[in-house]
Amino acid sequence: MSEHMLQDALDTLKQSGVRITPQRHAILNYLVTSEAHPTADEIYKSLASNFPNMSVATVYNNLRVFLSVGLIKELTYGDASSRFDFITHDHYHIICDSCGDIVDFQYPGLEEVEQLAAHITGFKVNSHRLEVYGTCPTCLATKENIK
Amino acid sequence: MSEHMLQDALDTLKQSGVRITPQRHAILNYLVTSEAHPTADEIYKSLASNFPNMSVATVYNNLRVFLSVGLIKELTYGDASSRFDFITHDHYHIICDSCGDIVDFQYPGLEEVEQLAAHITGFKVNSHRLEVYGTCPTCLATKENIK
DNA sequence: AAACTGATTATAATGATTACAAAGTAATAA
DNA sequence: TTATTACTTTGTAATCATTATAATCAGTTT
Repeated sequence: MSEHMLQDALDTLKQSGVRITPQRHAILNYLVTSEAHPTADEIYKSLASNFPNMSVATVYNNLRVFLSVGLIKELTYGDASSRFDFITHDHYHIICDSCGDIVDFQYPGLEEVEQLAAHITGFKVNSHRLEVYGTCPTCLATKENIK
Repeated sequence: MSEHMLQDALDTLKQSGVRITPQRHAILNYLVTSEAHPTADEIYKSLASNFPNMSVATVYNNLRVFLSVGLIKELTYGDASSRFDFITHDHYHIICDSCGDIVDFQYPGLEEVEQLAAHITGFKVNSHRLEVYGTCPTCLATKENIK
């Protein structure tokens, strides 16, 4: 399952004329198999055992490559560092205000909003970003226990 | 009009037990009257003539105060610095990929999405964030001229 | 094999944001 | 009014993510 996704991603890279290095393979693989939404540093640290000589710059460079090819998405928040998400199906994120956990959920695309925005503002719309914030079940439970 | 909004904001601060200093007054006023969505540094520079001794830290400190009281919103993107937006009515932003310009537009709240997300994930939902990306009319015109 | 292009590495630089300590200012109590 | 207290601002140093740069390396093409 995830092997197929990885293979697809590698094919996309090849078609875009991007050389597939061991580092790129490893970073992509990490993004595909990771359930979480890792930061550049998390990726760097996780691969350190297999690639002791890999530089942080390599991680950033390649994340930018993957971004430009459209394989991954960058998630930004005010405080922390950017997180990166391998793009599979169209899905959105819900983020816990309390512990920062990010969970995926599906929702039919919001073309309606895009169209309205285009109409009102005169922009040519490319994409949109939607995130929901709240408290995750775990934190909810903890809070109740404290009370 | 904007004076009324400023007054409301000052009242809210008072009710929250936050002292109203000249610096806070000025920063709030700048946020209310500004059509744009300024960065902390822009606010700092714009007020430098009236407050030659004001520290950047003061701007950041007070933006955090305003955030916690719920008077303003923080907008974050991958590359640049955070931008801050005085909260008036519920509105969303459309951002130009090419020049970074941010334009407001109204849209009925997406409670539907929030409810669905809550149902699927078990989160207690607080809020959401929606942004649309595209190319603004000005940049569109420029591109066509270049072609 | 030589030359070329692109990738990685190591490290320095940048830039936004935060932390911290000292000094200032308003509010409150004695 | 004076003393005390709590909150603010200021200035500067520190932090941390990200980017730039130059040197080295690897794969590909001629």
